Amino acid sequence: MIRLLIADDHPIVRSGLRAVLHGEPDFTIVAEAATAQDAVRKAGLADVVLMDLRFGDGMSGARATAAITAAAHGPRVLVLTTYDSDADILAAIEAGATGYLLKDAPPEDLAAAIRAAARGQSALAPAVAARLVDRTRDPAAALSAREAEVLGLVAEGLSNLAISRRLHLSQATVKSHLVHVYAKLGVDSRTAAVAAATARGLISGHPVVHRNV
Amino acid sequence: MIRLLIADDHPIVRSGLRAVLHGEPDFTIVAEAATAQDAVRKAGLADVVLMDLRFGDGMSGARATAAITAAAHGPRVLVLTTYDSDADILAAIEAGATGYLLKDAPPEDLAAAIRAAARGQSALAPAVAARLVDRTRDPAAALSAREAEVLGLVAEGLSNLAISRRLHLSQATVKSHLVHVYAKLGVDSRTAAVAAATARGLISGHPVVHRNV
DNA sequence: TCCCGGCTCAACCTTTCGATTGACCCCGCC
DNA sequence: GGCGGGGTCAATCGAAAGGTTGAGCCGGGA
Repeated sequence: MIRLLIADDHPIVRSGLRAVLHGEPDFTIVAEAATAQDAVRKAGLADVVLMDLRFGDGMSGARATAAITAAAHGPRVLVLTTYDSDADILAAIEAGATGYLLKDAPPEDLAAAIRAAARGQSALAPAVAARLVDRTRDPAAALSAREAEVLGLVAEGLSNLAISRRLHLSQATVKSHLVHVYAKLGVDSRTAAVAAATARGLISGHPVVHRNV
Repeated sequence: MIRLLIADDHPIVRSGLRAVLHGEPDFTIVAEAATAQDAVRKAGLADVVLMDLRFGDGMSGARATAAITAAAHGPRVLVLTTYDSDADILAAIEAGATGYLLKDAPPEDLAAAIRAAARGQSALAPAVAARLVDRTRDPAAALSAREAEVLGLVAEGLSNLAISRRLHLSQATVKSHLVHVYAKLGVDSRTAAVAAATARGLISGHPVVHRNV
């Protein structure tokens, strides 16, 4: 019997998972969590945690995943989310997720992935797996950590001068990084780079919590 | 008895909605649709359509909504989505949606909104309603159609020259629009404008279907 | 060991962008 | 009819960004 924890902030999704998994005789849902913090708290109860990546409030699913997998003998974490952006995928895998499934997966795949995760086997959605092999096959297209950091600040609207100050660099260095970024992305301006990076999911295109001014 | 059509590309969400709505005696789910096209086809069967805005494939929920509400004596459309960005909200309302609910809404609210929609009454999630009143209270902050159009192209990485050609304008006009955009958003560069607009959901921050190069 | 790649910086030049001023047309509203 | 706002365009100027060349440092892999 595989004990499951459902961590998702949407009641409808939790209901859907309950309904979909109810028919499987070897699954038992031992707890649900509507926040990432709650998921970390209840993780000990389960063998496999079904983890969403984005929660309405502060803590991200990736951080919760890291907290859960850091513990010895902790449960496996199967990420189950809507998004297949590179930034999300990498964050989840680095956080120690055992598998990564998209919410549009058919129920059979979900059950299979849960059983695989329970055995400690990695289970990746085909789209996610494709992204990863692309990345490893052509590492040249991947931005270095520093380049991604600079690009992230560009995406926030900072000028080169502001970025240089933020990172304690000279403007020359910032420009240098950006030249490399442009070359790797095949663009020739900062806004085009941001657009390309957002489209490819290289930067975490979003969690800006917006208050309506 | 209110006849419902569930239009969502995620099997899990459809299961969740079925489960949540099953307990309501005055609801009957007459059909489900996994694509926007399918939703348009089956719309005639229902009194109220629960419509997601983003589908995996081409057609958007907003366009499907427009197609459905364009028909005489068509069903009401209650948008039920994850996103509360201005661009999504406006697109749905302009398309003729009767209500707009977020997927993190509690099931009671969902049932209430469906009954309201069936009666032809508008039902808006509090967060969505707040966005709308903010917009009407301070129309100065809202971008004009042309300004939003220009900003959208800026977000795609086009230069002023490229934008002027795309819209059959002079560069001077493009600059003029951008000056107004910057003033309204309180920024002073194109990338900052894109960041601000994305954060506030003024531009449709994304459905770029990306193939991994 | 040497070489490569990432990270850092400098100087210089060209292009683009942003800011300002001023102008005209058209439409809807008072 | 006047007035305001949106949309269009022009000219100018300074600032920022982009492109190029060149160079030094450091760490890891061949």
